[in-house]
This record gives sequence, structure tokens and C-alpha cells, in this order.
Amino acid sequence: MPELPDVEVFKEVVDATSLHQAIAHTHVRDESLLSGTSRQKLARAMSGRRLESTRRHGKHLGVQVDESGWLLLHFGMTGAVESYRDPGAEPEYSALVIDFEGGAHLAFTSRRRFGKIAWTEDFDAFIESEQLGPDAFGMDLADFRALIRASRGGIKSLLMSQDRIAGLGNVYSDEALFRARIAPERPCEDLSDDEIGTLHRAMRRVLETAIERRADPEKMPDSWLLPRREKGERCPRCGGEIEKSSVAGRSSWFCQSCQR
DNA sequence: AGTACCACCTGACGGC
DNA sequence: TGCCGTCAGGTGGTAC
Repeated sequence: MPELPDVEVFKEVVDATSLHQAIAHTHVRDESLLSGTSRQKLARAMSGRRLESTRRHGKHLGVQVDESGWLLLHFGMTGAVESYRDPGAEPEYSALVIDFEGGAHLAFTSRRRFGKIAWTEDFDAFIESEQLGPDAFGMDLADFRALIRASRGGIKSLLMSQDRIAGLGNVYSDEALFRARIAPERPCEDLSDDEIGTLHRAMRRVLETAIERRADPEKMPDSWLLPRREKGERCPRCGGEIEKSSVAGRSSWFCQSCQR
């Protein structure tokens, strides 16, 4: 689930609920998610300190812990952050729980356990070491055009390549392509400058709208593809049948007649 | 460089 | 009801 809009919403949750309170305890519930750090290291880095700010890059969320460093969260295919006050309300599948003085709690969950928890002293260096491309939102048209012009493969495959452009996953790359009326398997080199411009605008619009609507699939506009990713569904534009095929190893949904 | 396939892990859903 | 196969919005390794 968590692509750029979802992670942006998680960032807002942390910002609204969990900053500037002293950390009483950090509980690592699932050690297997720790990457390059340990239970002891995390506890030492975090206890008594405060969460000061957050940053998002693509699908990664960074939470700054005083001057000491950054807690880095990646959500995999299932995962979320949740804030709550009643200790009995700890969510199922929590992998990391932070207790604050004053009674609030923040949980990072990972149902399928594809999530990742890391620690770094330098956020930008971490992003670089993960070989992530620029954040999809930070790419202006010139950057975006240069990226596509430098690529050979299919456009959807490129949009999902986190090392080239970070943040889009299967669903929102399908959505941007649907909006721009471009077929997912179109080779990058075939796209006209106009199409690249249209796709850039479509991508930004899709991400903005999804964030505004709290990344909740139920709340996406009727004109979108997202509510119709199912066999037998019809295109909201032309009424044609929405099709599914395997593109870049994932299930892609698209309209054969609108998208070229 | 780009892609295809498998693996990781757990749960939901449809078919029988 | 219950079992089984299939699929799920991410990523990493490997092989071509």
C-alpha cells in the first residue's frame, strides 16, 4: 500500500501527534525489521530524547531525534504509523512502539513484515546510500524530461524505479499514466515532449490529490482508475473495459482505448 | 541497461 | 464450514 501519498500522510500523523515529547521507552516488537541497527543501539539513541521533525523522501520516512540522528522507516507493502493514548490500544502487527512521557504512544506497524527500520546520523547520506533517485514531487518538468530521455525501457517500469524517481509504486504510476492517456508499456523513447509534459502534470496532480484525500482509496475521485482496479470494471472516460496485464512484473490496470 | 522470475511474509478472497 | 490456490499497492537477488 504505502506509496508517496500514504507516506506523506504518515508524516503528517507524526507531525501532528508525536513531536517535542520526551521519549520514555522504545519497544522493538519485531527485531527482524531492523536494518543495520540493533535494539540496544536504538534504545540508546532515542531514550530521553525527543522527536524533533520529519522528512519524507519517496516512500521513506525520516524522523529526527534531537541532534542524535534519524529514525528511518520504510513500509513495504503493508504498514502504517498510528498514534494512540490507551496502552491497550496498541495496534496489531506493531514492529516498533515509542512511549512518550505524558502518555502518548506511536506505533510503526508491518503486517507482512516487509517493512524496514533503520538508524542514520545523516538523512541525506542515507538516501544516497539507498541509491534513491530524486523525490517524485521535487522533480520539475526539465528534470522529468531529462530522466525519460535518458531511458530506454517501458515508461511504467521507469516510473516505478526508485533509483531513478522515488515515490511512485504500482497504483499511482498506473493512475498517472491513465490520466495522461499513455499506455504503461510505451517505450520511453517514443514519448513526445507534449506527452512528457502531460505525464508530468498528471503525476503531480495525482499525488497532490491523493495526499489531500489522505491517501484513502475510498475517497479518490470517480474519474480515477483507482476505484476500478477490478475485473469487469469500465473506464470512467470512454466506458470501455478496464484491462489487466503484467507490465514490469506487476499487475497493471489500464484502458486499452484511452491509453496509447 | 533493462527485464523476468523468484523469494521474502501474512492475510483475504473465491471456488469447490 | 473448510481447505486450497491465487493474489496483494514493495524490494532485493540472480540470471539472461
